Amino acid sequence: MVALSENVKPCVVAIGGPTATGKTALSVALAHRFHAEVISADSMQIYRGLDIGTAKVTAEECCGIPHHLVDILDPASPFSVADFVAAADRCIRNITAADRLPLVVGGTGLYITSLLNGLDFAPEKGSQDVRAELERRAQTQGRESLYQELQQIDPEYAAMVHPNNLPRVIRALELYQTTGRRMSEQRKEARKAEPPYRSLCLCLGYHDRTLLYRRIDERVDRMLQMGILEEAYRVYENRDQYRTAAQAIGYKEFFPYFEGVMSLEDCLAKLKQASRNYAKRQLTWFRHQQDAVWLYVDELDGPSLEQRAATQISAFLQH
RNA sequence: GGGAGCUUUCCCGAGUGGCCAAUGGGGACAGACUGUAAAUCUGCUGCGUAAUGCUUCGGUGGUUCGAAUCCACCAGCUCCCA
Repeated sequence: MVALSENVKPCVVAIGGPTATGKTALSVALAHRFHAEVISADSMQIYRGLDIGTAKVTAEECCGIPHHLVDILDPASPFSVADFVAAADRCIRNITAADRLPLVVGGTGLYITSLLNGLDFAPEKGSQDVRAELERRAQTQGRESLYQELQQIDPEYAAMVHPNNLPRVIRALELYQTTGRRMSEQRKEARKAEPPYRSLCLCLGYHDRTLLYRRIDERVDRMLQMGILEEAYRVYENRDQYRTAAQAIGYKEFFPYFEGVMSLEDCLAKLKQASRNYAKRQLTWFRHQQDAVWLYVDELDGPSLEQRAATQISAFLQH
């Protein structure tokens, strides 16, 4: 019975890993090989007009491979994990129905994990008003007071959130106020869901981290040559509307330059630093992704990266 | 040639006789993460399993019960006068 339902599940291949490991190039090559379509799992590439800073696939790089969930939103529109899981699930069903392989590619670990585990998010949308009110309270009464309230209503979740992590505290309170449900309950219920897909998760990494960091630095230099400044300035001008985009690495680092309080050189250094720190965080995330198969970019002897990935995917599809 | 100042742990930078392995920040490393996630947050950082333990604050020597902190000389850097 289990086997039967397993057969019905769509197959999904995901490619994760930190920035600048070559996920894009690899995914296009693999897509050709396996008749796949790419679903982007990237919280920033979803927005139109953020191209250079997000290292978005260019038309040439695509080579005709369809890329879903890229350029589908105006930078002023909000977007969330829940939106992503819903949208990506739709893509997966369509692609599977068309007898092609869905290839989920991106660096947003939360998106990939949530999708592959089939997390059930609360059906209610977040409430902007409630959140704003909670933020105001944090300002006036201090974040401790919010945390104390969380301890009252949901001690279990409060125990796993650090009092300083205000956004998490606020979200938990918001959930309770808008739905009456506790975050600890929500987590348990969401996790109960059986994975909706048969999935293989490949993660790209480097044995030698300094190599990764060097690649990141070089890529930032390239972005500058490609004109990231203009893009960043557009984000800067619209930073009040572009709430998510304004916090993307690659834009906010230039704000001090636009304000005339920091040199371009210093901002560039900050940007490189932020990118490296981000890569580190991604590494931490994907390292704890269950069942991930790691492929090392700097493993030079033996079969090529693409070949190694292809071998994994073939084996996965055989079953 | 003469004078003044500086030299601290990976970096910046506090520390001016014991409470100093040495505030703080950055980096590095490790970690968390269920609706803004490229966000947000946490831990850790001389050696040692540990100890009233060992080795550190440019170098060498001294003063002192005790020095990163005081003195002398040496080296390097900065500045001022020639």
